[in-house]
Amino acid sequence: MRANSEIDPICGPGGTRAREVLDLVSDKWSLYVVAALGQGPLRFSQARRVVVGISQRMLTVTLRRLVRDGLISRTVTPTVPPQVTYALTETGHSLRLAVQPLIEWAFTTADDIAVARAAYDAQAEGQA
Amino acid sequence: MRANSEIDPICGPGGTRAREVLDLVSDKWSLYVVAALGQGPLRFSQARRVVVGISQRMLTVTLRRLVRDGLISRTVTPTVPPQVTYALTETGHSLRLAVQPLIEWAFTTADDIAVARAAYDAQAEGQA
DNA sequence: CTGTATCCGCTGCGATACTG
DNA sequence: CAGTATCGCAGCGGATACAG
Repeated sequence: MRANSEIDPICGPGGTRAREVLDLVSDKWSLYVVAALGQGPLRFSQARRVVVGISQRMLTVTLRRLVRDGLISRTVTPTVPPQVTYALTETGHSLRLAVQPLIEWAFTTADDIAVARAAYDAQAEGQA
Repeated sequence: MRANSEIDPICGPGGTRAREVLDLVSDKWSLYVVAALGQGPLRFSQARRVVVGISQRMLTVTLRRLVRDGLISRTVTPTVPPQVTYALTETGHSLRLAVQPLIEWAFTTADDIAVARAAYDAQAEGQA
């Protein structure tokens, strides 16, 4: 049963923080960076190549945010030239695991969604 | 633009479409709407109450996009006043299942992340 | 190599008002 | 009740230039 006063479990009491965390996922690049690091530690320039399409700025911003949230670690090797390595923390790894089903879903469902979109657009076109 | 087919599983060959699908998830509200509908069909005004904080405009936009992608169905009952009911399709339900681990992760990890953030900010403050 | 800083266009989104 | 239309601002994010 669902009363009018019932609230979304995601947004419910105690769920505010969870919501903030989910907002982290809603960042377009966060998931990609985490997925990229899931294969092993990466240096800045490597990550830039692996996460295709990301700008330097967004990589910096995304990495810092993930470090701040304790999802990835940042290790500086004081050599010349300097070398910075990013790696998933344990928490970050748990995120990767939690996200894995979603990734797979995206792959297996991509076709269906493309079809649905085409059908919808075609119909919309017809009655426009 | 993206001629580079790299190691990244998300962006790899054939992954372009999956990426578009994942972008769907990166919409802040989509997940919440799907989660809300996961408990059963909702009418427009109900959804608006359940998904706390969403504006009418964003609810409309989000719903339509989800309908377009075949994740939810839109059923109009021609009564007065008119009545529109939204429900998860089978595909939409599969998304909900795929997202479930992520939701749970968000809940269980929210505290850790809050702590990590506080620590990071405190340290940043110190060396500012 | 690994960033930081600035400018700035584009769009996401809320607020508001109106329709069927 | 269930939307659509329009305006306006804030912030994302790309391009570029500079620094350690």
